[in-house]
Amino acid sequence: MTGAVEQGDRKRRGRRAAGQDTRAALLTAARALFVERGYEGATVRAIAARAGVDAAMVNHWFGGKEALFGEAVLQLPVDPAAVVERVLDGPPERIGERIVRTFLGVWDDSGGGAFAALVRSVTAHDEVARVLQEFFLHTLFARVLASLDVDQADLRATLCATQVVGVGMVRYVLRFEPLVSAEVDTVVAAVAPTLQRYLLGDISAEPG
Amino acid sequence: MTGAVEQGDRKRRGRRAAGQDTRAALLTAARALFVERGYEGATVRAIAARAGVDAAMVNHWFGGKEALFGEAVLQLPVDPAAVVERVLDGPPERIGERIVRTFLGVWDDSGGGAFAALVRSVTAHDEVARVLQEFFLHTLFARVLASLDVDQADLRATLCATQVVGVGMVRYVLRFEPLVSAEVDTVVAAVAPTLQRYLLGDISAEPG
DNA sequence: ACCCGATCTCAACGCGCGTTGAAAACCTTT
DNA sequence: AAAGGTTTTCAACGCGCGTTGAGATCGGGT
Repeated sequence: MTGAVEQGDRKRRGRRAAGQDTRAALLTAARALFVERGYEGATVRAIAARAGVDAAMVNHWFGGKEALFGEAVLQLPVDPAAVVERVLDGPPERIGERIVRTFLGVWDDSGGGAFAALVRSVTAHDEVARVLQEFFLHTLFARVLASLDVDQADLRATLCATQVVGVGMVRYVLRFEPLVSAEVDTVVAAVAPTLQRYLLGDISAEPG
Repeated sequence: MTGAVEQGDRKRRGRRAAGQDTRAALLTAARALFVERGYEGATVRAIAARAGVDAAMVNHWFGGKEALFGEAVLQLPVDPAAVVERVLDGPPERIGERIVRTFLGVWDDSGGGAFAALVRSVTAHDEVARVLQEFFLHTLFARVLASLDVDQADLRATLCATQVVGVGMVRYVLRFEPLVSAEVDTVVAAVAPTLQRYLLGDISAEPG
């Protein structure tokens, strides 16, 4: 019975017990580490360690780090349909406020780390900027603007992007006070009118 | 004469001719590469190659990459005094316009590469964010706001930062159209009123 | 004119990265 | 129960990184 005792915690070689979805575990670990450290900072070894498997599994299941990144990043932490619905649900004259509240609601939760990592990924990896543009402009603001029926929709969308992205940069990445500690209501009061004007107001040279 | 011909282009060992300021050459090369590729992308070998010297010179003159970075980055590519003067030179009711024009004037020149690299450096190196905050808020906007005499100056400064940084992100890093190709006047017309309000207008909850 | 220190190249070190191939352990099929 | 394919760990490779020490070369002080 006792015979030669198995070294219990020593990782045995070969196939593990069934029911362990290594692929999914790697994807989860990769998303978390990409968010924490960005593309270059999230090493294959660290991802595999967090997933509790060997680094070679990344190549076995995805073919390489690049491909794993491709699969992991494209699953954004927000549900586009829900966001659009939340933004459009209410009177048009307060849509700016709802955008700011939704934006802060999504990113404040992670303490800003998620947004910072997204920015890090954008600068390290050109493809991410394309994906973001697709999502931000075409998926989100295109629908919002379609329901508002204004001219220069594309320009208005990018202007909204400047203000929203800017708030994210200063609040989550640069961490300039007092905006980091500012209440949501304070930010809303200041920024919402800007979005309101970009979406529905006059954005051309003001007459006299 | 012909004897043993010296291999002319082969780098000779030992001390070079006098008058070659290796330290300054390294600093210049480092600034250029940090701007082009960010902190992690600017390798010691590449910096030394651009300066035309060996990589070991970085350690000899600065003690390491980190210290070289510290000296190189603190010399920003803009002259604070000139910027402040240019922004303040004119009527207060058009200060928003002057800020946007100055900002685009500084960064449009490099085709956006310099701004993108700055962002890359910020996300790769926490210290840069601190330096930027010092420069942006305390050196620039503190003086601007001091001359305007308004309440909540710190909050107003960070709000301006959100809009200005946001324009830079969308125009230079994310490259969302149509803002990338937009004329300066178009951007000014849309964004200047926002800065005008952040600096001099009402940023609290609007009365009903 | 000599020497000593400052300056510079070269070769190599150790590290961590992404990746690869072989061998071990497990599961499924027959 | 034997066979065969799938999953997994392990060991090692090649690369580029920042850094180091030895030695060659030049310049300035005496």
